[in-house]
Amino acid sequence: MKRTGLKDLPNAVQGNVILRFAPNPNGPLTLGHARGVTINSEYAKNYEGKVVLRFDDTDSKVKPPLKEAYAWIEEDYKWLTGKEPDIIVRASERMDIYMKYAKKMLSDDFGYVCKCSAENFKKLRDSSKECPCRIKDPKENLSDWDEMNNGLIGEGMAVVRVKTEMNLPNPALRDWPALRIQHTTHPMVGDKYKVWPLLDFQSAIEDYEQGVTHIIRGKDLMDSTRKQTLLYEHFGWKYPETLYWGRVKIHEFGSFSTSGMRQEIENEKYSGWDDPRLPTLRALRRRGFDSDAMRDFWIDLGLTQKDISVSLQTIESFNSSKIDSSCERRVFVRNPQRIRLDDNNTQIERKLTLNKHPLNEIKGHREWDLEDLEIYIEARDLEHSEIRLKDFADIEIQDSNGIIQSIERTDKRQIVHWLPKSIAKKAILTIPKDNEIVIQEGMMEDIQIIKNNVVQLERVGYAKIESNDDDVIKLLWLHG
RNA sequence: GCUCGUGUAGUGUAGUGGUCCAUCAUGAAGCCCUCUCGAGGCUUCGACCCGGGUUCAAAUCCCGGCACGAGCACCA
Repeated sequence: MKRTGLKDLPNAVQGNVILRFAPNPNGPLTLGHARGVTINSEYAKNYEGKVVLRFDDTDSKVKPPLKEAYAWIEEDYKWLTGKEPDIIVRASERMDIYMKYAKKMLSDDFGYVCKCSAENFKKLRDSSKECPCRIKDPKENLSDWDEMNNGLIGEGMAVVRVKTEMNLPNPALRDWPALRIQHTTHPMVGDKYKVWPLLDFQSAIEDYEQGVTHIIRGKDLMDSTRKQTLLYEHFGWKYPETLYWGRVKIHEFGSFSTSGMRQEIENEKYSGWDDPRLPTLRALRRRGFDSDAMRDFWIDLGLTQKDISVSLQTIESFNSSKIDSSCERRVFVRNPQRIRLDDNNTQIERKLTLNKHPLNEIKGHREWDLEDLEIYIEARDLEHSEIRLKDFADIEIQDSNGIIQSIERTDKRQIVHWLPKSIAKKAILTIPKDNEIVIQEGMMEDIQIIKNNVVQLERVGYAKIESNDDDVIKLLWLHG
């Protein structure tokens, strides 16, 4: 029996589930983040629980937060889930809480201020030896703590460590660092703090404060779980249920990073965060991807620890099935070739009425005027000498003339899309392809061209109407 | 090197000892229908990493190997 949707969460009580999604606000959300947003919000929905959107902005040096990114992320979250997060917290605004627990850690003697250099400590740690700072009493540690906070100790000169065991089998867990000194200015709170918590500490404390019941995170954070569990034991807290997902790679986008994109945008390699070549949610939204389709895709992948590599095609397939019934049809002729129709003494209608959608899922029609018998056809369709103009007539091509053979369909010849010159308007289709932009010029039927609508260009694919000015329609490629 | 994790068709995914000569989606090939290369319908292709063991019975449990990935940052 095929299960639909996500697996059950372990030890979850209906109505009492709290999850969290914790991005670094150094850029807008990407396709990768979409998995986290979708999985967490979907579980929250299933269990009538809550999602905490938490900004992990405790590093202003290596991954400096971007002031605008907070709002972008909230916007992206809302687009994808259709609702606001239940709770929003910014780590940088909750520093006093983390400081309080850090101090408690020192006064209760399960943490200490370590002044060893990183290299030195690593050496000791790798040979399971305690560092000399470890034996200091709480009083001395608290006075060192004050010096750290007063700025008397420079960056890199001291950290606060959590006491674990130096003979733990996994070296990564031995007396791990919880807070360090950063004198850089934080974009949101300025120079208020000299000491900042590291992710493992901040996240652990905040999960406790928010009453998080289930953590779903990348499996690269498995050691974080173990470190944080040791911290929780010191505090006497129970660690949340934790689930993991593996790494996801989308073929078409290769590997990318938010900071890398930020750099490329500054270098003007990309036009902005919504450049259609980028894997950001705003770029995909701009192109016309449907948020429900995107959620369906991630839910279908589910929650597994396998590292996977999927094709954009799969997402596109989910998207097509979501949007097809609501996309009106329009004709876009690429490399247009002008053909003059010869009525060949047959009686032809000079007005055509076409459905907006072949199955009439969208009511309404398009009226085509064929008065002057001049039409456009794609160059490549001229390779056949006998073709059928879709919804109109069988013709035979002779030079640049199209001789009408029959109004009724008489055989299985190729059906092509075409366009009366009288209703044709110049159009430009922008296609993101292999990290480049390809421009395809053509003629499009100038009927009800509404900005921001996604239409299906018959025999071409789906595209978003980005603008419709006096002389040209601008289209942005979605997918085939 | 140490620690941890994962291995089911091309790509994803279901399956937790028999109901599995293994599910569904996507993909590819082909057919039908529709006056789109779209939608719908149908057919075909195609997988349990390897080797042992436990058991009447293993994709499912155990052990070993192999492969891949991650962590071992005063990043998140």
